[in-house]
Amino acid sequence: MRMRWERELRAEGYRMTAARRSVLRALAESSRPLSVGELHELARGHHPGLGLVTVYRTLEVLEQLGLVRRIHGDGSCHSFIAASPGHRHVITCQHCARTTEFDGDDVCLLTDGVEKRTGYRIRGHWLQLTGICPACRAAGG
Amino acid sequence: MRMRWERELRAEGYRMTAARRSVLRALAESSRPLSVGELHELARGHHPGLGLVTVYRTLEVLEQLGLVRRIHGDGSCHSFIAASPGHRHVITCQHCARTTEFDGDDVCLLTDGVEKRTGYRIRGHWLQLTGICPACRAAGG
DNA sequence: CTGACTGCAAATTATTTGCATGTCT
DNA sequence: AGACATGCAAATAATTTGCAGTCAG
Repeated sequence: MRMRWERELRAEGYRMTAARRSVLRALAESSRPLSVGELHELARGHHPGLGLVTVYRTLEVLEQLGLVRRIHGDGSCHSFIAASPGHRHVITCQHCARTTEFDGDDVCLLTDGVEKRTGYRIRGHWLQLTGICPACRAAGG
Repeated sequence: MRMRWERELRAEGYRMTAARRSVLRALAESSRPLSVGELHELARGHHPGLGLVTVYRTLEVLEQLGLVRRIHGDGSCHSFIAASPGHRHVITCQHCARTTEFDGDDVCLLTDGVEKRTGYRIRGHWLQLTGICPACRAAGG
């Protein structure tokens, strides 16, 4: 994953710096969405001098390139998680926050009906699920 | 709609004040999601002395009671629109921001499949569509 | 070398809290 | 009357910007 990111960043003319690498690494290592602050904290573990501002700027680039996905929580939409390529959606565990991607192709089943009923031409969608992940279910969720 | 809101607020022990009425009215009159600032601006038209803080506090109450829905835009999730009762979703026009609710019952079609594929037990979902509304389509969207 | 990147401090913006006063019921 | 609600000002939190020094390519 980090390899792919590095390739894509370079392809767009961005440079690979120690700071960026630390952010990428922290993202790659997390299985749950991270707030900007958390990400800063974690990435600091790999690159102590890292500034908060750089995290903001790195996220901006990554989001632009679609390498990172913004996750909408209850009241906030300020958490990020690594994104794999293609159009996919995520499901987040209510207990442990583990977040998994799934294919979203069959959203069309829905949108077709909604187009007819509302008269809108549908151009995009945002779908996010919450639930209990397999591990937490086993543990008695 | 304002009638229903007033009833529900009273039922929960909240009082009807001029300030609240102005916020409710502004929400009721808008067909597109409003940011806190916009809402303040508009509600001021009905109640000039209205303070921004009161808008925040009113929204908090309304959201709690499910009378208002938080809309997630591109980078922000800080816009609000009146919500009708029941579990519904919204579709927003990319041109004029007009926002319409639609029934979300058939989301189950999706979630069933995802449960099987991911192993998660699905407990909740959050779906938002974007597109072109009938009026904008007619105008050549 | 050179331009992109970084980190700091400061500026800006968004949101929350404390409190004296006003006003629904 | 009494509790809840309001608005102001001040406190916090979140995000952006300006800039001089640093580093990747």
